[in-house]
Formats: sequence, structure tokens, C-alpha cells
Amino acid sequence: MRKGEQTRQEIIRKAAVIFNQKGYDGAALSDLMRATGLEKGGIYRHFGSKQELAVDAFDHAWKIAMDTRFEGTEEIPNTVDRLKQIVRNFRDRRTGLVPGGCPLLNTAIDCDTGNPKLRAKAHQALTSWLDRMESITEGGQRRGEIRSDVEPAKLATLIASTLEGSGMVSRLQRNQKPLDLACRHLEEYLETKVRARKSRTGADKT
Amino acid sequence: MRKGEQTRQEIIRKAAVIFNQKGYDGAALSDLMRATGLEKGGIYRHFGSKQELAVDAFDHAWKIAMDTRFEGTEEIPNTVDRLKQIVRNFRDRRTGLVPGGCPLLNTAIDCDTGNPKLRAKAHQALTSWLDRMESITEGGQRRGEIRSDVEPAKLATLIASTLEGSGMVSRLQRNQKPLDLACRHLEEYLETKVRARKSRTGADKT
DNA sequence: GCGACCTGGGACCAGTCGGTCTCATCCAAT
DNA sequence: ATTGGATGAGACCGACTGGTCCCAGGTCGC
Repeated sequence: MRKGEQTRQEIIRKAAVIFNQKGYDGAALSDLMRATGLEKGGIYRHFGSKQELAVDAFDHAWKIAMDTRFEGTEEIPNTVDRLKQIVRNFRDRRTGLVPGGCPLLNTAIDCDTGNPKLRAKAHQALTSWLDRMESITEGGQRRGEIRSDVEPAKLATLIASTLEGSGMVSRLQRNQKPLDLACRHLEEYLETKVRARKSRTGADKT
Repeated sequence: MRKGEQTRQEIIRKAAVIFNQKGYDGAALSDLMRATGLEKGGIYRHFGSKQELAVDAFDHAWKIAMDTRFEGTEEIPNTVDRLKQIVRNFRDRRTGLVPGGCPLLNTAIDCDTGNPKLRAKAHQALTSWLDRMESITEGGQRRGEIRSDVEPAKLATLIASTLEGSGMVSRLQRNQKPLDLACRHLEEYLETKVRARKSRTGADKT
């Protein structure tokens, strides 16, 4: 049960690229066969269906995306700075990602109608991303680094929405500027509306 | 040549829904046949290929989207208020739209890889949207309603990115709140960073 | 090194894909 | 009312779809 698992992982890695670039319907079994170098039987031994493979491939792509987006942020002590780094990571760290753009955006749009399994995956992926930014914000509030009138869930949603939207525009224009612009906008927002201003008591009343 | 054109338009209207909901690959000829009530030959008389039909269907869907997003804005005298109404239209006016979400977002993601014709259509659609908001902003600057340090292209890009991104999040969560939130964020931005503050001279120096 | 099981190849399947073509019918101008 | 072009039905096409299955060969634990 060792060689098989190896092959399975290899299929997932290769398939993730195809699915992320072409979408579920656009990715034909023949594409996956070419990418993996395996025949149909070789693929279907490890997965019960195309959809099952697509789900595993999405998990793989999303894990990489999440790891990359939070890379090097844990060790940043100030929570506002940490959020700023998350924003910058989204813009700057592209190496190692599964090619084809943000898997969350791709899958959400691709599966909005039909394919409820994959759609649910995308939904839970978004939730996991938001939750993580939310809990950073809550921590920041407890430590007095973030204003208490900031609503963590809303801040997380605003960041994710802005990044994904500008990512789409950047992709369509094949131009980094829109994403750049959104990042600067978010950074300014974090500085002026989120970061707690220095106060004598260290406390921050609403 | 009258009846035929009528049928053609009918096909476009019905097909636009299918393409917008299922994407290009996901929309099978059989789906289009069912939606239009026509046989394959009936459809192919009016369009040279599936792609040709998809292009016309996108144009149709996008025209409706644009008309809706700018509906009732021409007559708003102040340009900042006009931009705010555009933002609100994006959130509020959904009736009459082609079902399936924003055709621009859908097509951009669907056709990012492959289908260059349709991708080009999406790109030009984005450009037309941005241009329109840009020229409103320029007009506002000439009239002294908008700060001269605002860069019209950047403002347009920020608005479009934020709306599309939050639209995606709202769709995935099946919840209006993220879009609501983004709108309020943009409205505040327009008020505090875009609208020219009253000045004695009426002029606005950078 | 043996035996059992794990692995992958590839033939095969029914169904569907986008697309073509022919022909009966419909409509509209005369 | 006639007629010629516009129209749409539907049979047909080859390619390809996702999926199944069996068998030869490889890879294990022993």
C-alpha cells in the first residue's frame, strides 16, 4: 500500500493543475490522462469518480494556497502587521501555487450551479480562510492592537472580497496593477480604521 | 427576414441564461435545445457554432447588466452621488438581470484558460465598465466635486474589484451581507476620500 | 524466492458531444 | 394565389465523454 498511495498523490498534484485551469467540465479525462501519464484504468483505480478526484484536487490546491497566504505571518507579533502581511502575501507569493489562479474563486464560480459537492468544498474553504483572519482580529482586540469597534467577521470578509475581486480583474487584464491597488487600499484601511491609536491607558473604549 | 431574426433573438435570450449558469463547457447543446424548444438544426441555422452563440449571448447578458448598473444614474447631478448610486445599483437591482450572477465574473473565470474569443469579450466588457466610471470621475474633477488627487482609473478599478469580489463571496455564502458590507465600505470611501471638501474658492489644489 | 495481492494498461461500453445536411413546411412578396 | 426563399425538424456523423472490467506484470510481506 505504499506505491499506490504515491501514485495517488501524484495524480492529485497533476490533476489539481488541470481542474484549476480548465474547470470541472472543461477538464476531460483525456486531459488528466495526458497530465498524469496514466491510462484511464490507472486513474480510476485510485478514485471512484471524476468528481471524487476533483474534490481531492481542490483540497490539495487550497491547502497550498492557504499555507502560502499565511506563510511567515505567525511570527509577526502585532496583529495589524500580521493582517497586512497576509494581504501582501496574497499579492506577492505566487511561486509554488497551483497554476490557474485562486482555486476558491475558480471553484466557486465554476460550481455555483450544479456540482453541490465541489461547491460545498469551496464554501468551507472560504469559511476556513475567513475564520483564520477573524481569529487574528479577535486576538488583536484582546491585546488592544485593534480597535474594539472593528467587527472581526466583517473585516475578514472585506479583506477576502477585495483581494479576490481585484485578483479577478488583474487576471482578466493580465496586469498586476489592480491587485496592487487593492492591497494598498487595504493597507491604508488597516492603518487608519483598524489599528488602535496609541492611548495613555492602553485601553480602547467604543 | 423578420421571423428568423425574432427566433435568433429568442435563442440568444434563452441561451444567455444557460451559459451564464453553467459556463461554456457546462452548457451542452442539449441544454440549449431544451431551453429554446428548438432542435439542433433550428439553432445552427442562426449561428455558425456554439462559440458564436456564446459570444452573442454574453453581449446580451452584459448589455442588460450595464443598463441595470447605470439605471437612473444619468440624472443625478453630483458625480459622487452618481458613483454611490452605481454602487447601490450593483447591490440592489437584480430583477431583469440574466440569472446566474455577473456575466463578466462568470465569463472571465470560465474562459481564463482556453476560449480566447470569449475571454476577449469579457476583457472588453470590463474595459467598457471601467471607462464609464472613469469618465464620470473625470467629469467630477472638472466640476470640482471630486478631489483632484483621485486617479479616475484607479477609483474605477477599486470599485469594480470590490463589488465583483464581494459579489462572489455573497454568492458562495448565499448571503447578501458581504455585498452589503462592501457597498457601505465603498460609500464611506467615496465620502471621505473622493468627495471634494467644501472650500471657499471652490477650487481644489493638490 | 515464493505466493498473494496490489497496480496499471488498455479494450470496451453506452451515451453524449458539437456539428452537418437534407427536406418538408412556412411565410411573405408579388 | 403562386412561388421562391427563409425556416426549422430531425436523421445522421465521427469524435469523445465518463466509467467498467479483466488481465498481465510488478511489488510487496513473508
